[in-house]
Amino acid sequence: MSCGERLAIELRSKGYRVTPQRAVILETIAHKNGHLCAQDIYIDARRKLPGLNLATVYRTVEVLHEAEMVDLFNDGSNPALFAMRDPHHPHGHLVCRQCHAVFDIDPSVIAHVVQSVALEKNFYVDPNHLTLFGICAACQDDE
Amino acid sequence: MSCGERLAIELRSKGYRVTPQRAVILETIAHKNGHLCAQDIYIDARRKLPGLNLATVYRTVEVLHEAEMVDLFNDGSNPALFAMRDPHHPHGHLVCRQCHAVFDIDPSVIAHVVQSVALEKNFYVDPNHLTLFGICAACQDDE
DNA sequence: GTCACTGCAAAATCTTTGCACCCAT
DNA sequence: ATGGGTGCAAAGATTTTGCAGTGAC
Repeated sequence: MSCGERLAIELRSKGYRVTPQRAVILETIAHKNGHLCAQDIYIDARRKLPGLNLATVYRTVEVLHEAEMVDLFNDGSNPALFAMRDPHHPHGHLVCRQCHAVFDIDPSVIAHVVQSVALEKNFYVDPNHLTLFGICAACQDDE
Repeated sequence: MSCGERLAIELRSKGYRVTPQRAVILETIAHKNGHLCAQDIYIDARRKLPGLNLATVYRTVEVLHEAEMVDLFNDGSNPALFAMRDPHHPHGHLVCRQCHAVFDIDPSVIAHVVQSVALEKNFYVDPNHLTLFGICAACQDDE
């Protein structure tokens, strides 16, 4: 069974209809490890499904996010970005405000943040694609 | 000396020109403790400076952000929000993805995050208006 | 067969830009 | 006086919505 089929089955098992559009968009997001905006998904998915509409991409990612299969976030400027959620390997981003480079945050640091906020405020911080802004090492040296 | 004058002087001391528009916008953001979008600032500042243009608001907040006097961030959906930076009392936000309520993060938790990321990645996390997303206590109980 | 989903087109929302004039320095 | 700042208008970018037809279940 292919990766795309598995995802489609997961989506159906959560009570959502699986249309060709949803299957292709899901596969597109899953296939790219990176983080895509609606346009990126649209351009890529259209190659497999030429009639696809951009509005459908927006409606689909909203559904996939509701189904907790896709995370949506942004890197400090539009457009919004989308990526597969990987519950077994949550990760976070450090975005440099100067050079806009993106680095990964160590899972242990994320776990600690999640835990301390939970203890203090009883607020569950979503560890998936948690994003922090600041200045990277290289840009710090430049000043 | 009023608060607005002090801010204007600070802006000038950083090498930026202080125009009536900039002074009024600065005062507007400083006066409201909350977090405003460009429209909010525009509507409010226009009462003191009727000819003010929305494009000027956008250009001004960009300048004020460059001058490190105003933070810009978003609450997970557009539009972008702006708020005065208070270097002596950095604070963060917890935004509930379900009910969209916003809670404050304790400065000690922020300090810890800043420190652990600095140690691990040599990346300086900006402690001002650091924003995390998740599910608040009330919404957790609802499920 | 039913009802959710889609394509299309249009609009709504948010933000940026070019240009001529103005004003803080 | 000069160069940066502003208003205006227009465009650009992103996202949402109404509606009629289609297809997953």
